[in-house]
Amino acid sequence: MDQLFDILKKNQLSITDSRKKILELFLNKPGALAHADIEKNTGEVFDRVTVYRTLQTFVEKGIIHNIPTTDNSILYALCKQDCEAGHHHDNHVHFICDVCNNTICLDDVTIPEVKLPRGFKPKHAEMVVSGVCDDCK
Amino acid sequence: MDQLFDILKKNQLSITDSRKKILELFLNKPGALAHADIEKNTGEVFDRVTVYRTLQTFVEKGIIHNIPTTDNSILYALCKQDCEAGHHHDNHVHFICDVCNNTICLDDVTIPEVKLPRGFKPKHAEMVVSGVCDDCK
DNA sequence: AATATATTTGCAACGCTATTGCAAATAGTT
DNA sequence: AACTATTTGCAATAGCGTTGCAAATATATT
Repeated sequence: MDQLFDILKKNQLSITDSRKKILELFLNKPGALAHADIEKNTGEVFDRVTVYRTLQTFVEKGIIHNIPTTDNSILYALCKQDCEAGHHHDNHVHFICDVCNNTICLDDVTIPEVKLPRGFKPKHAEMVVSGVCDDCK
Repeated sequence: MDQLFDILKKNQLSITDSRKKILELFLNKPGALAHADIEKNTGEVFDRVTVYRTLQTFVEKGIIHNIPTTDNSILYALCKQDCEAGHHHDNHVHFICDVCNNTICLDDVTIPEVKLPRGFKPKHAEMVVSGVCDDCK
């Protein structure tokens, strides 16, 4: 279980209870976590503010990335590929299950290139597919 | 300019000042509008609540759809293809310009199909590409 | 055109989410 | 063990979005 320490050390973050606990949540769940999920699992131990700040530093360091949503909530997921600080390259498709409402990172499904109209220069792409996941069907 | 009336009539919505004004905003701007944008252009005329409710009914009726974002804001854009109430088929790519920060519907760029892992059944897909748009380069 | 009915609007209040400053607590360093 | 830097928790604050209800407006009816 030093994967946890490794990740924090590698990113020059001091080892604190909240960071350990929150990072553990991500390591144990393959899918994405909504902010509410995280708070539900830590809210009685840590302050809300701490959760916000921890997630913020994780994103800045490139440990987690956030997933675009249509409702105005924020989803976070572990960056499987090594992301540098500030430079995420999470070019995989995200899947939201309409039944269980979980969001899953399809790490093996790469976002396809698309031909854009003349003059448009792409830099980054996000793709979210919704439907029914493997567990629910 | 009865396109405006047509749209409202077709969706069995009564013609009111706020609906006319907000729908006009969408018709005049090809790209997407953030909630903040809309409120900025109407805030002094209509109440905040009215803006929320108007957008809500427009989405329900299938006049506009919302675009997923990574920050927790909501972007709305006109449905170019005819969408039925509740059933949006806005299967085109959205482009967010990093420079001017506008979001543009690339109506001619269709979201490509992707091969999902065994067991996953796709129903809907969203794709957002960011970079530099035609006007800014 | 005037009235009646249904819908929509604005106001006020509320709840929830997210952020900030600062002092206390904790982690890493010597 | 003591020092320094970082992190945490508390309190306060700001912003976003929603709800109930009465007033205003739109459509339907006569």
